Amino acid sequence: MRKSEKTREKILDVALARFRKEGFEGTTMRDVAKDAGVALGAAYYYFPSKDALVMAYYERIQDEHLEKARAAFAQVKSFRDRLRAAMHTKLDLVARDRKLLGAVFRTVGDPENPLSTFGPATAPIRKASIAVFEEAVGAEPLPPDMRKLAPVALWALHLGVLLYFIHDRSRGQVRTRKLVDGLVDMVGDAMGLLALPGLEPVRAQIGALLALVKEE
Amino acid sequence: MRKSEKTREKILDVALARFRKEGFEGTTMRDVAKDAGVALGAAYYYFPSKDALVMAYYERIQDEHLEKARAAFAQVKSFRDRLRAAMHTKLDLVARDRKLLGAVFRTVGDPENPLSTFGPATAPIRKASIAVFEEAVGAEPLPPDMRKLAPVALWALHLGVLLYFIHDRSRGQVRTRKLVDGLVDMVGDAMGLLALPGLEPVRAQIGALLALVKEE
DNA sequence: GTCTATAAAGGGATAGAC
DNA sequence: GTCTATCCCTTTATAGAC
Repeated sequence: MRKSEKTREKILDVALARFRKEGFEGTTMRDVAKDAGVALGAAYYYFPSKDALVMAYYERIQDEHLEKARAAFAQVKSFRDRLRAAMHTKLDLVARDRKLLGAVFRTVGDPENPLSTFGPATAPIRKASIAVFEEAVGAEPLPPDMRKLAPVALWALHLGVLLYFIHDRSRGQVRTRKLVDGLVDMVGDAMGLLALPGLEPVRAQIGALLALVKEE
Repeated sequence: MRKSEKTREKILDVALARFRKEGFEGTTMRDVAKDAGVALGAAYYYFPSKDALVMAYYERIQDEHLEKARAAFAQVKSFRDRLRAAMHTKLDLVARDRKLLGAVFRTVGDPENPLSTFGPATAPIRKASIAVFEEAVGAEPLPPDMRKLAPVALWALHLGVLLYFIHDRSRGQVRTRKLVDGLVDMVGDAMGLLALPGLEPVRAQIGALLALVKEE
């Protein structure tokens, strides 16, 4: 590992520690620089903005998620179980990061921001994030168009879960865990229902909708 | 109208004009004060923070939405048409405010922030916002528990639509309009399907889920 | 109660020296 | 790559005018 890489890691590590303890707003770049033992300018050399630190966090989480989810997928057989595992492993990963995670959503509504959650600059992270749900869908028998769209829909659902999670004040965020289990069953039921004969028009309708969302 | 109220309105008006043109980040409180012809302190006298200006905007929009939606509801008969009207009147209202609207979402992930979109301080606005969908549901025949929960679910859906709208770069945001029409049909279809006999367990499942979300 | 004028604390971001 | 100095902004505060 090159020295510059080490410095970068150090800055990110102390930043995340601060974010977890004091929250995003409660942490200053000056704090981060001081904790890392570098000058303010050095911190900005590695991370062009405070938001960039949050994105680096989310990138890191994403890599770990794909790994953990794959391990969990290997233990189960059904789509329902894989979806459940995908959601729960993610929650396990961010369990102690609720304050931090909130910062990821600060840019959802700002397309101008280069680091917007839905913007072009974050496309790679988003792609990796969606990949987990692609693997969860796996070889599930689905109409061909749904096969490409279902992962995006499930990823969007997972964003909603994270938002709920951030606001969930129940002990250990058990409510979010319950929500996940309920949602997984609902998705399973819905897929079963939609597979019923005679529902081609409804399926087509949903396919068109998802395609519209995905185009973007 | 008292003079103080006039000053407040003036400040809000010029602030919104700036936000629309330069975006939230691109506008400074100094700009706002100068445009309004008041001292910086006066701007803070009426609006304790820059965020407060955004919330005042959303409050204003909400009042207008209830009004416009009601007028539209009077023209139609079915639930589908009312839901469609609720969504489209909202989009009409914010049509030129995409930059501004994004700022409303800046706080979705921050429960600490007093002006968080889901926080206690914004409960009145949220309530008014949900009320529109209560009226859209109206006297629609529904299981009693669904009657209370459907409006919240539809309101959440509407937030998703707004998010899509903010990022929609199509001319006149026609894609969002299409999305709304598709969603309305999907919701209608789903409600029809769920009314089918033999689906009590599914209905109970969904009811439990929505209740979980609403508790919060 | 409504506002002006001014200052200053504190923080994000940047320029330019080394 | 790293640092210092600096800019500009939000927000708070204060003293006083009307």
